[in-house]
Amino acid sequence: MDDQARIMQSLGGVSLGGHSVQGGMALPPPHGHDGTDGDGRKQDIGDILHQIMTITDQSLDEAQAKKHGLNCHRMKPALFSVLCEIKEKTGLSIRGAQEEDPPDPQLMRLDNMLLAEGVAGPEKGGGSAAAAAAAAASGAAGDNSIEHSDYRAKLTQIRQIYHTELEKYEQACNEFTTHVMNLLREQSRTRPISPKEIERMVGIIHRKFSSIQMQLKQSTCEAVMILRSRFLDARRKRRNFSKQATEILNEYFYSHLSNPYPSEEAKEELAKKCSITVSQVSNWFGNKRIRYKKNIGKFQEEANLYAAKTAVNAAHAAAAAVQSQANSPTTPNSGSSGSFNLPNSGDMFLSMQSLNGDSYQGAQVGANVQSQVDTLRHVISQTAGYNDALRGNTMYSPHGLNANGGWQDATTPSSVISPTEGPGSVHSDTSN
DNA sequence: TACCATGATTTAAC
DNA sequence: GTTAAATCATGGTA
Repeated sequence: MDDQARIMQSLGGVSLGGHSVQGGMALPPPHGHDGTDGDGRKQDIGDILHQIMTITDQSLDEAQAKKHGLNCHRMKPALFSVLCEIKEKTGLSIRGAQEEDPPDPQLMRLDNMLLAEGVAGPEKGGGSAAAAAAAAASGAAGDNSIEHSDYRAKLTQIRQIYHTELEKYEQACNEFTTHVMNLLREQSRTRPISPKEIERMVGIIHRKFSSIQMQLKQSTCEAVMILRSRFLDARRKRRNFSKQATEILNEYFYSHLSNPYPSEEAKEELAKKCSITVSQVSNWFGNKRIRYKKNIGKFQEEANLYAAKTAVNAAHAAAAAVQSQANSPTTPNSGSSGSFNLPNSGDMFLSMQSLNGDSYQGAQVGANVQSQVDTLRHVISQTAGYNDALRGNTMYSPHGLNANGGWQDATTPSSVISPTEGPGSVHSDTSN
């Protein structure tokens, strides 16, 4: 009622005399008057306004009847126009300034991000590009296929939820807008509501809904960020390799100590044997090389241990070969049964040299290792291949790290396919 | 909880 | 693209 009262007040200054009102509106002469009786016209309008003011105090039937009477009143259109104009010029003009809002930069950022992540916009594999980029950053795109597909699946889920919610919001917005428009149109028959105002109201509703939409976009972005960070964090998750895998890698490393650079084929073979990826093999060798070089002394015992292991394998291989020759003198040596057939690789002799008490890259060999050596010598001396093997030692020069900290034999193959290497053996890198 | 071992990542050089 | 080197981050253990 306050609004109405204000309008009434403002209308107090409106003179309908001379068929003109504030704002230059021309009105027809009121019914029953000849257009010269100004007091009479004022009284007429006052009556109408009074009726409007008191309409809510009456019963519904009375009010309906009154409403109908007012609607049919010949002054109604003119009064309605005046009220609309005044309303336009007062309250709404203040709000008018806010109408032409520039696009919200935050909303634009959110939109761009959702588009980049493949959540918004046309479906293109559920953000596989983003996942692929993340996977590529790990240096093992192919190895992350499980995480990759998991990421995609989760992103697709987010995308679906986002679109469902967006649809709901749009539907709700349209429904509400239509409802309000109908209501306002209906009310515009009794209240001073211009089409412009209805339009404005629709704009307000849309703005309200778009703020809800922004919240949806924001939470979707957050969900994507969380998913992304989890996915990326997962790449850093570390599991120690199995003991067996570490042994296999160490065996290869120490048996190729002069040139511990496995070829692609060797890496693949090692990866298969260790149930790890080729990238992990590369990582492992990279770490091993640098850590070995940094602290040879620390790794000496380990080196000796694996050298001893290798020697035992050699002994077994040699014994098997002798046995085989004894059984079938015409059969050539067909190779050892060891997994990598490492025993005859050149580095074994390097290891043996050190085990024999010679300097091994400056490190000292412990007494326990010496006893191992004695045992091994005994074992090996019982094989026919031992002397040949030792004679073969002349083929090798000292390997390992040079004065510059590089691997001495890093540019040449550390080993060649030995006579004992079988078809399943792993060859060392020949490209370095 | 501190410390060490170790797998993964990053950066720069080649 | 591979590697060395540095660094990060986590797992395992005393």
